[in-house]
Amino acid sequence: MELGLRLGDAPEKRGGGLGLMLGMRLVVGRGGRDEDKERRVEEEEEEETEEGRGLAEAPLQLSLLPLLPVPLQQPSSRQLRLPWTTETKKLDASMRGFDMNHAPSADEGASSSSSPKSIGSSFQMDFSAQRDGDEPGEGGEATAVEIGSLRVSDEEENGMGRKKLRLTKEQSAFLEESFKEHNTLNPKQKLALAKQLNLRPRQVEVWFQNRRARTKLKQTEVDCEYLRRCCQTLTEENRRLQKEVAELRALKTSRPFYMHVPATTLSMCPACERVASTTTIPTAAATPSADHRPNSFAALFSKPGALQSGSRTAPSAPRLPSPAS
DNA sequence: TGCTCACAACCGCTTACGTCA
DNA sequence: ATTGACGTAAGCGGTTGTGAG
Repeated sequence: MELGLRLGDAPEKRGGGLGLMLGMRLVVGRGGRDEDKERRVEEEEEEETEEGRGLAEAPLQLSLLPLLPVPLQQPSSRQLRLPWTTETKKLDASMRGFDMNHAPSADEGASSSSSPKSIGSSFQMDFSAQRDGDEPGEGGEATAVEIGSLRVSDEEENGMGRKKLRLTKEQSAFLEESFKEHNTLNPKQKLALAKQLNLRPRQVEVWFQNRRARTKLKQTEVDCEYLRRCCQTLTEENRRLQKEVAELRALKTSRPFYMHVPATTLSMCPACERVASTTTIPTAAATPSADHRPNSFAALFSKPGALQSGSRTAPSAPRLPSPAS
């Protein structure tokens, strides 16, 4: 049995005003490893917030690049910014339903649609969960909160059930932008993001983990496709070479004339470093041999744009032995 | 200096749930 | 209305790196 404090999940207004809206709930359970971590982080977060409103009012100064612009599609789009950047941005706010952590309220319309004075804090408002009767001291009866299309009871929230909480498109887009900047987060970034999006740090962490997994999966698919095509091309190449070998063998058995070619007429092919005859050889031997094509394997793997896709800068091309060896 | 332990961060696999055709 | 496929948030166990004793 373990007691722990959780912040952020059932937000309450702290410090008043627009600023930080952190929730607090009591967790009674076995407290898994990750939850331990989360709790520690969140306790740390609480310390930070207690001591002078750390992150919310003094955005982290981390050396991250400015954000790429995202097309604005809805007039109601909210202005978002990464906690560690100064550049604001607007993201699509169309979205199915609403913020899962955000029950629409009268204030919200005002804060999100107008009032340019509070760009930084309006985001906090927008992603703040405003849940009915969820504040401490409001009775404590099992209330339910509207989470997008999903309705989750307090009981479920406290770990009694496993309700899936889908992130809103706004949250996902914001996380996505963050991921573009850095695909891993340090604790401060995690906290800042969590605060910004009004998510638990653990949720941010999980999102990044899953996102990395998705990236990796996609890259694996790309690599697979790349290797498949390489295999295909090599198979064809091999078939051609086998055919040439067969033809040359046939030629050799029928007319082993080149055995009598004077040594002075032989020269080294610079491409494959094999001895080649300068004598005009009729039929098959006269055709440009694959051996004398300038490094066909290298050409294969250096084909411009060959299977180069995805987010990776360069595909992990297999190192093949040189054809000369 | 090497060893052990605790801890944090991450990953891979999996489950559970929401969405959509 | 039902169902199966798919996407994804989250849980869990294992691995690895690091610092303290």
